[in-house]
Amino acid sequence: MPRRKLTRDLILDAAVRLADEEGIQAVSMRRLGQALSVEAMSLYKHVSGKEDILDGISDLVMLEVEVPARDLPWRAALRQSAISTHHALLRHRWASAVLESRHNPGPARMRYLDAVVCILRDAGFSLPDVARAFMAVDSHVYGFTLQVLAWPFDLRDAPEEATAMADDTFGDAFPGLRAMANLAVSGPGVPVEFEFGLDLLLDGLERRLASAAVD
Amino acid sequence: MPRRKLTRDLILDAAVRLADEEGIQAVSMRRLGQALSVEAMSLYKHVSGKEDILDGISDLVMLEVEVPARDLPWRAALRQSAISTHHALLRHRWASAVLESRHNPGPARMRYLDAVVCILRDAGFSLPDVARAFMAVDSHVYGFTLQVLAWPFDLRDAPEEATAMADDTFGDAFPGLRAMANLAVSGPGVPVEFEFGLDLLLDGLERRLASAAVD
DNA sequence: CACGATACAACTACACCGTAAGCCTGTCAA
DNA sequence: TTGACAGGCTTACGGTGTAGTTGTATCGTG
Repeated sequence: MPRRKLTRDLILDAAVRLADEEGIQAVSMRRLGQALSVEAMSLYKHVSGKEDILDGISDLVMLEVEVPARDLPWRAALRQSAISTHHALLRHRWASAVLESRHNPGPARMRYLDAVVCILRDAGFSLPDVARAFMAVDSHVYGFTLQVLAWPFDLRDAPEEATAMADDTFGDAFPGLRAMANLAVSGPGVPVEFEFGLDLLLDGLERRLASAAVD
Repeated sequence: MPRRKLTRDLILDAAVRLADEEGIQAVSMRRLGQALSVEAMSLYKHVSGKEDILDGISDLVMLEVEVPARDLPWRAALRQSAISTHHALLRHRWASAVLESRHNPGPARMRYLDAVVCILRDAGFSLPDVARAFMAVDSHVYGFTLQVLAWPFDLRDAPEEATAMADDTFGDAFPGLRAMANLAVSGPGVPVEFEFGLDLLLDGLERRLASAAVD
């Protein structure tokens, strides 16, 4: 019987799988140990505690996002990496909430942040503008993803739920919301593309860069 | 000795105060009962459970944001209400995380959403564009606020912490981040204004509305 | 004023959580 | 063979949310 079974990586992988399948609230030390056929306390030999596990799985998710390519034009690089982050966060529905609760970024996130900063500096943005641009784009990534994940139903394939909501929840008291819900029903889904707000931001940044270059 | 002490409103007020003062993790049924000089289980006569309390206090926070004024131009109304939401979320540092974990919006949030939708429709946006615009702006509000709150130190008055971070945490491995941290030290604070990204979005929406009106 | 109805706080108990401390055992080098 | 030790196991403590039950203060009515 092999004794060397448990490693930190095995634990983190199991935690990610468990969170993906049953939600982040299912990731408890006992439940995790059970998934690894091990007692909860055994995990502590490889991991300093639950916080450590949360740090670890957040960073695993950040490892999935493509670091913006430095040879692309800044706009394309930023756009691609923002979309990549969005998709990674959608793949792991628990990740945005966990990431925002970590007060110190892990190595994968740092690598990503550093790459973005370098790209924007190379593009000609002033340092203060780099900070502003980064915050604006990243706010969109996290804010948009969180909102989409908070929706009570999947808008892609639940027109009947939207109908019910339009009629029941919104009475005549909320005409605007009712109209929106009906739109969701009529069309092929509410057109809330991630890229819409992203391109609004990138347009604005491009314009700002152009006008600053003139000075 | 008066018997009628507890009401739902009293409980929610106490919960908000407790969360403001000691953080959202301090809001447990026992701790909350203690704050109200009552046993934990007594709360269940006025509240259906902890989820109900979280719903309640989220909505109390949303009640603090100014509903966008319908007589203002759409841009000013949207800008004002976004800033108002940002400030409400900063006043209650726990609120953004709790709000994003609620799957069904409360009445105060509904009133707010409805007002935004009406304003955008009246301004001439198509229904799909109303959805897009709203998502973009709200994503910025929540995303930005969450990011600011997740920072490990208060950027307004902690240059020495930024220095330490610039030297220690970021070695030579992260030149971009190091530059950013040094910027934070040199200046009067990192210039990450909430309004920067917001105005980028509003500019883009204004332009889109203008070009659509031409058609 | 008296008394039954009712409302509501308190209590007990249960199943979970994270983790500190100590034990026990399989593995491997000497 | 023996000893050290890495690493999984057990127990225990103090916390969590809450279901179910019990006791009691207050109020409406006769």
